[in-house]
Amino acid sequence: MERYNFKKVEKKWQDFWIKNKSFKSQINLKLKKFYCLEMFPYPSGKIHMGHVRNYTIGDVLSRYKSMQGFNVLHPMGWDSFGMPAENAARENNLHPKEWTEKNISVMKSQLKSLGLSIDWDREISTCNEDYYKHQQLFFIEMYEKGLIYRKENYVNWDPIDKTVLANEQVIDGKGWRSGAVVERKKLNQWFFNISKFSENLLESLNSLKNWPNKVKIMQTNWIGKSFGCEINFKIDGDIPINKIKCFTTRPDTLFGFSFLAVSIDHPISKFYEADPSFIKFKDECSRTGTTEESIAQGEKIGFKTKLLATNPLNQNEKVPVYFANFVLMDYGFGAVFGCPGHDQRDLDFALKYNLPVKTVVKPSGESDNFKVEKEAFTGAGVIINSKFLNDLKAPDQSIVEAIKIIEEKQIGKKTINFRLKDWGVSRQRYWGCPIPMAYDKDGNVHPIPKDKLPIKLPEKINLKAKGNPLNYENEWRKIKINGLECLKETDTLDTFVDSSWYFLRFCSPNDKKYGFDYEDIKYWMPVDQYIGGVEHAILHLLYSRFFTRAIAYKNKNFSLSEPFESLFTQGMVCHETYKDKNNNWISPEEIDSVDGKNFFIKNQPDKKVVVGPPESMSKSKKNTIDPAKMIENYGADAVRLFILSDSPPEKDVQWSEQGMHASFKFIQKFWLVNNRIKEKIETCSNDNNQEGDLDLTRFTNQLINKVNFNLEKFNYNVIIANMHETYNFLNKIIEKKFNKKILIENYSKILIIMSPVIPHIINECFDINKFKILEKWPSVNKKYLQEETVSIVVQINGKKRGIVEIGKDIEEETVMDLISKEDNINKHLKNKKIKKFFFVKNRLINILIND
RNA sequence: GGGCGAAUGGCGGAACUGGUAGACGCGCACGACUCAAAAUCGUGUUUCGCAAGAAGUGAGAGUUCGAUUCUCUCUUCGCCCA
Repeated sequence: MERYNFKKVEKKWQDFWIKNKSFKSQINLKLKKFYCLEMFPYPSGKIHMGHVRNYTIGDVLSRYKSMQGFNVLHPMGWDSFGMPAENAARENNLHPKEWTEKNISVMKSQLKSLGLSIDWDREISTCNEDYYKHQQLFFIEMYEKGLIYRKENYVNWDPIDKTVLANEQVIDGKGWRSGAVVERKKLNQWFFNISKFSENLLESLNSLKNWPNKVKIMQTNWIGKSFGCEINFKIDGDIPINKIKCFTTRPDTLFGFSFLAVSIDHPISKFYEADPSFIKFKDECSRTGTTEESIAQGEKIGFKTKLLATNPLNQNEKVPVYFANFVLMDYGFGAVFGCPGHDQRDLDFALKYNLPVKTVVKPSGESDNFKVEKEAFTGAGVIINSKFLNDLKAPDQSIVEAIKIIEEKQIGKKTINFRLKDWGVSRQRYWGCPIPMAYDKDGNVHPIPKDKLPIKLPEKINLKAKGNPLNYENEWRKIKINGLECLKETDTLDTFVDSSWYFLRFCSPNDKKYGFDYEDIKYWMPVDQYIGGVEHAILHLLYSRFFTRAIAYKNKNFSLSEPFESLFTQGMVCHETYKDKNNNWISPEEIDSVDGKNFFIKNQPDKKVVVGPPESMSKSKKNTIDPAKMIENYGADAVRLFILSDSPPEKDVQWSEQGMHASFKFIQKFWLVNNRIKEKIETCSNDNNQEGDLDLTRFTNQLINKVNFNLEKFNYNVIIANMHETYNFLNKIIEKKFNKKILIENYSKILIIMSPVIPHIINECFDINKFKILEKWPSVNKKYLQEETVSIVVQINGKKRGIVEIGKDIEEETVMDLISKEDNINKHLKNKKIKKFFFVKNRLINILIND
């Protein structure tokens, strides 16, 4: 018997699928569609295990759905604009385009070697002119619809990448890609008016029934709707300002007012620009960081003005006005009223500057003498020391009442505030989609006329230039619009724009006129199942939801608002980490072990290696495993099997060489059992009622039932367990005699059940057994799901005392009769009085007795 | 600090609407084959106990005839936001 030759077989079927265009998708109005999409990769060089996991999950689903009779769309493309290409180009003197195309060709062949059921005819690449030209047209259309504007703004400036980052791209005060500490800088930027849809983006989350709750909560927090009111505070002092507007979510604590704090970027700051101590203060603020997080954690500092603000509910009370580092111009109106008793930040500030702390909310049950001292009371309670607001329940009742009074007195009004800000999309980079805008010599903005699109990136470029290389392309920049000499915008679009509509492009990848065809969208959209990493829970998903709305806005042909019907977020692939005694990371390939417990550097047994906890695979920790090598050593089926086997897909999985090996062994073992079955089929008879027939039929139907359930619930690790059970079962039962037809029928169903996970070997099994390739997913014959006898658990006082095999559906009296004859149960019942018993048909009986 | 989630053998993990806890895999042990090893195959493997039996799903309480599953409190860990 020949060992299973995965190299030969996998190549054979991959070629077969390509030659037959097995995964080609076309609109067929008679068939229900299923659009399965995995987040497309950035072509960084070669695929990593995260891709293997992501795409294997999607592939299992796609193959299952198409066998179920759905018309499946399962495309793949490349998120191919972005900075690494530019950096690599600078280092290797290779044009970003060449670098990108080279990577794509490597990664494409690697994906093909995994045997994915992808319709490669729909392949797209965002850096391709055929893609981004449509994006430019969308940009112009959105500009015309008023969804895009330009403004000067403070931006998060990444000093390493020399580009602007969106708030979402600043993580822990650092650039999400470069890791550099982000600076503040004022720049003219293009913005997408995403905040116009804040309410709708938030509200519609409710309709996304098949999204993980976690992701919806993250988006909800990100959009950050808060309900409160704006209040005008009367100001007296040495500058020509008579009021400052604040936003607050706690107007009910207004009697606890003890200072007013404004952002250093607040319009009134212009009156202090000449003041050296204010300049000094501003410097100090920029050093402490400007992100919400660094402000929350860092020291609260203030700059006292000579201004006094009047409490609108108590005209006699006047409090000082400060510039403070913890107030952001972006939020509300860049001014907050300080209530130290009930806000920890305000309390820290008040204690530092010796400002009064007034307690206006007490925990319910406390006396009216309750006083806030070192810790602000922010919980629910009852209002005190607040005249007409006293005794109201805080915060629900008191806020509503406070707003009512504030509106009556005309000192402010109810307001809804969102944390979500407009999306700045300008990037000072070469390798991105050019923004189709131009400026005349007076600086007026002119959209590029549609007939002059696309604006192509210049091919020859000096990437060694500082800042944006496009700034130096004087010839390229020139354009004539309506007879006016103009210069093109040199900023390019954030690459998150590219990925905000690629799922639409996959529906019409070859449409020359427009980004998509409405008929295609109508059939294929929305994506039925979107699969990707949870790290995109906010950025990419929110942008895509916005972009879809932006296209639908003022567009009667396009009614879609939610692009992704169901979302599945898979966990990361982890691996143990290794370090030598000098704390240098060591890759798994460099180490060796004799006993599997103690590790040392290969061929150097004296150099011990310390094993660290499993962490997500990353180049910096050197704990990556190269999928290409695994496919080379074990075959695609084994790799697919392993990546699914050890953990549920939504959780992190730990890569283990032993587990990989076990999956490889499974493939080999399955091949052997298949050959035994093949011989059996050749020799078995056509007589009915052979000894193995019923067991096999039952097993098959139960298997289909289990796998259906586990597929629908994404319990893919359990499916692998089911496949192992199947092997164990087949390996035992094959000794028995079968009716030929029954054996073929059941075994081919079993093969189909296994085919989504390990398609190559299963196709080969079909082939060598000369089975007609069944493309239909088998259905369950419920008749075979239940055995004729069932095991009934007998509990006495809730403790398991025995199991009896009895006929199905037997009623309680008969069961009592039967079990009273069982010795081991009888002995517990002897001389005891039965008080009561509980009977669950076909499951259990619990007898309560007196002790 | 807030939100969300998790905690089950030596390890990864199963367990339908509350009804036999530990499926399946790894590891380990023993056995077969072999001069030997690897590979392969077979048997066993929650803990304590020779056994009968007892205990057992992070800790503690509660609901229930019955809780890994539901409720409350706590501990630890993870993720997200601050």
